[in-house]
Amino acid sequence: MDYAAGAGTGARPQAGGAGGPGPPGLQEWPCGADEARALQERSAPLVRREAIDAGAVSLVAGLDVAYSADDDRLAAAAVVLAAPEWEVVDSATAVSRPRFPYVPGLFAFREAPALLEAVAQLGTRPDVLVCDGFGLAHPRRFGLACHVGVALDRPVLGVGKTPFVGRAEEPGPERGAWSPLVDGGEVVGRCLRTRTGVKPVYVSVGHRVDLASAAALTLRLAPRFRLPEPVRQADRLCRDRLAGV
DNA sequence: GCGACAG
DNA sequence: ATCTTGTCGC
Repeated sequence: MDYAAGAGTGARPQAGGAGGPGPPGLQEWPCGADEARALQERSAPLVRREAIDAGAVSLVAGLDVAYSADDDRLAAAAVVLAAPEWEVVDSATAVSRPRFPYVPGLFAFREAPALLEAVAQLGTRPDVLVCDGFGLAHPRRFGLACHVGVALDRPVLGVGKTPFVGRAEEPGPERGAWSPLVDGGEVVGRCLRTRTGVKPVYVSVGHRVDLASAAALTLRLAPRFRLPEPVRQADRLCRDRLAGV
């Protein structure tokens, strides 16, 4: 589960595991922004779109990260929910320090290591994982959800709260209404209304799902609130973890 | 060149 | 992301 295609092009493999410079399972780790962007460009072709039956999905993990206000700690959470009521059946957290500065477009290098660490600690194997962020709706078509999906080689989708790249027309006011998110002439995601009369969310493919499946599942995961339930639960858990709760 | 820019 | 409580509306 390399991040990059063509390992052996000169980048030096890093030791994974807790305390290591890179996240578990990564063969390469960028030293700077330019190297990180190059890594994303090389990795983008690894993303696969696969149709899944959103109605048949029974275990979904939500992933999110929270940052400490007073020190440089960061907490990642992975929470697994079960259909049809989406009750929490498993969860794990990982606390660490950011291994990369925040740069729009390079978000994954900050959050993915801790998220993968949390996922690795789960005692459950979710059918699909949902990231708080984007997948293909990214300048280089390799956002956080793609990083996580390719690293795990599991179905992952991203749900963002604000648009990052692309443009979408305002969807109809009803829950379920949507419009394509278009960037550079291609559809990179979907603007989806999960609650009638409430600001829409932005869904995109991370890995091993297709856009229609990702949107259908997102709608099913958000029967009552704007954000999918797994993401809400993960958001709450990582925040509590930092607060010492 | 300038502004915008996931969390 | 985080600094930040209550309040208005459905």
